[in-house]
Amino acid sequence: MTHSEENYLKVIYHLSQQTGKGVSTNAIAGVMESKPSSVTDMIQKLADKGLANYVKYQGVQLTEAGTFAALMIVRKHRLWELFLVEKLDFSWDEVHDVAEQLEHIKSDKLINKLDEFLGFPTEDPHGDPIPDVQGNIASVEKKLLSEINVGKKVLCVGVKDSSAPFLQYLDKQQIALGAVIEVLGREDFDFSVNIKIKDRELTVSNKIAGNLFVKPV
Amino acid sequence: MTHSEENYLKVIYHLSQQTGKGVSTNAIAGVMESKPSSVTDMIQKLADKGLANYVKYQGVQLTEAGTFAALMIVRKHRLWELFLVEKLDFSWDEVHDVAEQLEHIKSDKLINKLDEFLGFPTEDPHGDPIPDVQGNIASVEKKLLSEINVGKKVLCVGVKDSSAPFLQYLDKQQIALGAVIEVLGREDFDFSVNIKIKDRELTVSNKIAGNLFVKPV
DNA sequence: GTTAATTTTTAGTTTAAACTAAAAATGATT
DNA sequence: AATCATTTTTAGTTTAAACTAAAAATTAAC
Repeated sequence: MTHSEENYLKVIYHLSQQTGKGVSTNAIAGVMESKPSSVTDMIQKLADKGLANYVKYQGVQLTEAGTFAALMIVRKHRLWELFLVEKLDFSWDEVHDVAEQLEHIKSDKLINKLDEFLGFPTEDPHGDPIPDVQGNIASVEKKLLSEINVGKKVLCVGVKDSSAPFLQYLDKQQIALGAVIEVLGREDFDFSVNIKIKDRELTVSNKIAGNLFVKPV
Repeated sequence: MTHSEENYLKVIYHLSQQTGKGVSTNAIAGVMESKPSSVTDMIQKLADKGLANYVKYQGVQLTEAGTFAALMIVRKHRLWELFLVEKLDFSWDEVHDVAEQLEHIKSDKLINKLDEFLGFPTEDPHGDPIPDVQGNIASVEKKLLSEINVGKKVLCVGVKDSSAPFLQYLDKQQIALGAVIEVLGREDFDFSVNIKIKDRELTVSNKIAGNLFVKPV
């Protein structure tokens, strides 16, 4: 399995956690900051390998084998993040890029020994559950954008208020499902939130942030 | 810098440690188990990047920048090997493949924190010196094949006896500079050594082994 | 229920890193 | 010094993963 295949599996896994149904080509391209045509190529390849079910124009879903593979990557990512924070004294905002690299190291022995070294933890530094060696994982609650700590990067996964005016607002601000939002800051005065989305910075009110479901990336 | 470029730098560094002069295309291809034409491609690329000096038909030498880059890869490799043995309870023969992957993780902070976590060690589990953050490294003594422990893999780097009969023997057995030799076993009776070289197994006498300089891979 | 907009796919191109096969340069032998 | 063997390079091919541009299918709008 290549690094690229693993990255796709992970992204499809995360996106399908929320939507439930098949994941769209565009959503994947959005998260991976790549082009839809590249995504089509790869999901066809994953389908050929039996890791995903794919019907043209109807998105992808991971097979059991694909889901397990994705869970093992999530497991590695989160164990490495915890290692970096607990043992090497990294701060929580520094771990992601390094863990993105470490998650691709291929060695069952390594990851299981690391798991043991860390005392078989169940949560990573961001509070996300760590899958065990069999792929069992505690279910995660989605959170509201208003509850996310400054500095964190999250995935936009749903809305609490699904009224037209709210959805139109999101549309206008180009805040879409599957978009990555980085929380840059929060005003003490009115709890409005300063965010970065697709390299644009903008401020949303506490009311907006309180109606947007997000999930750690 | 790509994984492949890093692998080439490391191999050229190790080979040039002994030969002193420019490293031959064939020697590199031998160690990397690839083809000379592939090597030519890559060393031209390294030369273009200012990491190596290369004159057609006369081998490569690393520049100062190339040597430093190579030392940083060796540093990472050896620190990870020590981590695996000391902290994760790996045995010495299990660490190499995993360290080969870990050495390519890009993060200065990571490797320096790991160095600190391990207590700024000066030697890896095989007794090889670990370069410090500035690229300083203690010089290594080359060893005789007769002194190498069973199971170890070494690089053929020189001869003690350079007489014609000995060199002819090495030639006939296809034992060349830059070849990788795995020590499979040693007879208690006459201390002859069973080795594996390029997927061939053969036995060499203690006298032969006592005249062949090798270096840990 | 057509037309328009969006999404997705297809077809063909690019880059990195390997390869094979053939040509060129070097070094060794007589 | 000329030939032969070896080493090295060149030229062209392959594969994976991205891309662009254009075509096709789906979804939305009127």
